[in-house]
Amino acid sequence: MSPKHEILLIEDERNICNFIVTTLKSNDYKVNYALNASSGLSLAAAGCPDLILLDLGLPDMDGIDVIRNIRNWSNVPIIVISARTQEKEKVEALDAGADDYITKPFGTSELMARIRTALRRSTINNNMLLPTQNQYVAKDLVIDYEKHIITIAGNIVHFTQIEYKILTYLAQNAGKVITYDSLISHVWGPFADSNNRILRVNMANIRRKLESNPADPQYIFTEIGIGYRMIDNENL
Amino acid sequence: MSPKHEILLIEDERNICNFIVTTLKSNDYKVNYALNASSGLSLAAAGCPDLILLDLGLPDMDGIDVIRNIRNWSNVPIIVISARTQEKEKVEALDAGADDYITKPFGTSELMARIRTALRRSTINNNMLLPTQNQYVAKDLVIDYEKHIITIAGNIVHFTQIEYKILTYLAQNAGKVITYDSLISHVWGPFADSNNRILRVNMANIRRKLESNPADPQYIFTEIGIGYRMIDNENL
DNA sequence: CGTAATCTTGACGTTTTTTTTACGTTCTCT
DNA sequence: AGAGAACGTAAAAAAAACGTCAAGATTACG
Repeated sequence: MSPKHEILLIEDERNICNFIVTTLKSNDYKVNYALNASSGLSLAAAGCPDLILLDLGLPDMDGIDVIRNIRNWSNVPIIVISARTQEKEKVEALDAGADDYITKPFGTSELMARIRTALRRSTINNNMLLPTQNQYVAKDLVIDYEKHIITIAGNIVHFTQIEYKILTYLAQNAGKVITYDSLISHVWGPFADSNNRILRVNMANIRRKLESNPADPQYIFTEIGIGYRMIDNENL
Repeated sequence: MSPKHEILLIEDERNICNFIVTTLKSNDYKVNYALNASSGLSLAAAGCPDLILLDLGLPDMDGIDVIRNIRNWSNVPIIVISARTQEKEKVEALDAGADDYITKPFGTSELMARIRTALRRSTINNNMLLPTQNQYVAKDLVIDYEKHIITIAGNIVHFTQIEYKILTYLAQNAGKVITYDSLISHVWGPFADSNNRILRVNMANIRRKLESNPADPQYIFTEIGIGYRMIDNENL
């Protein structure tokens, strides 16, 4: 179950470079490295790595420009390596599109943790963004976003406009608690009264159509004082 | 793979000072020391150490003021060294921004463990500020800050608003002692009654849901007279 | 123009949470 | 060992949050 992700390291200091390459290899990553920015960019374009570790203090090019260059054609996660004296550059790097940063000197465990996190985030995004989910399925409920149709156990059930908005917003964030406020501002706009009475009435109506026993919901759960949570989509 | 972190010790008793310096050096730390508060502050500013060990009973300045002074310009972890008779000062020190405390007399292994923990936390925090950690994981417990969901051994467990606030605050400061006062003012606001009766009731309820044996907690420990401490996040 | 559907508001009973109260247990220090 | 403080726990009281019903207001549409 080893990841075998491919990592590209762009680092000009020989010692640090060797250290990181060794660490990564012993953690079962495939590693490539470049000792300056220009060859790093070539390798990035050629190899399509799963993650890039980039030192900001390269001799031949400004690190920020390297990030911008990469971001022109790829969303590969970039973790920036910076010295303690480069506080300002760190912020610029993140603004330019870096995903995370790590400050020299750093420990191996910290480095590995950051890499794991970045990779996890990116694989999730890759799988979520491209084949956009156009259906929500859970138990007897199917929401077809394209056709704008909701069926329960095969039967088409009609929901009003507002009910549909609430339902789809919860469905598209299935498994997540959605606060009353965010739900209200999503449905009624940002200037709506943040009192949730209307929401309560609508939720009662939704549940009357959706749940066989509204008092013991199977699809939408109340997190008292916070908001609502819909059960996870079974399609994922 | 030795860290080579730099530690500053501020301690007026010669014997203890020598003992600690020797211990730290033999554990591969770079050590600096001061025998009074004012020279300690100068060294702290000049040397930018990775961690400060501060005795509370200094002759020339109140230890609390030393902490406040440092916290004005640095987040360097501070571990306070206190005598058993300085219970009140310990709490004040933690509220003033100290990260942990150790009571004289102490053993080397205890000291080293606390230093390791504090250093690890600080390097992580330094780098994590922007891309915030979105999960806490320890043993069977997972707190998903984004989804606002807590699972124990895979099962979703419901916590009330207040319980959730307490739990997440402790989790986000995992490994660190959180005083009753700071916990209360974080949950109930700065003007809340600083009596911790309500906190005790809530903690009992949290533990009933969280711990298999609430009388022998695995996740949240009581530091009698001071506050609570949650076990370290395993994700970092 | 009128009817039906939808949306909003107010009222009220129920459930859940929060706080208070009370008391037993553990810990600390003399 | 024992007194006093700190802590944990249970149960009751108070407060808040939620779900539901019904009536009024608005909109959609024939």
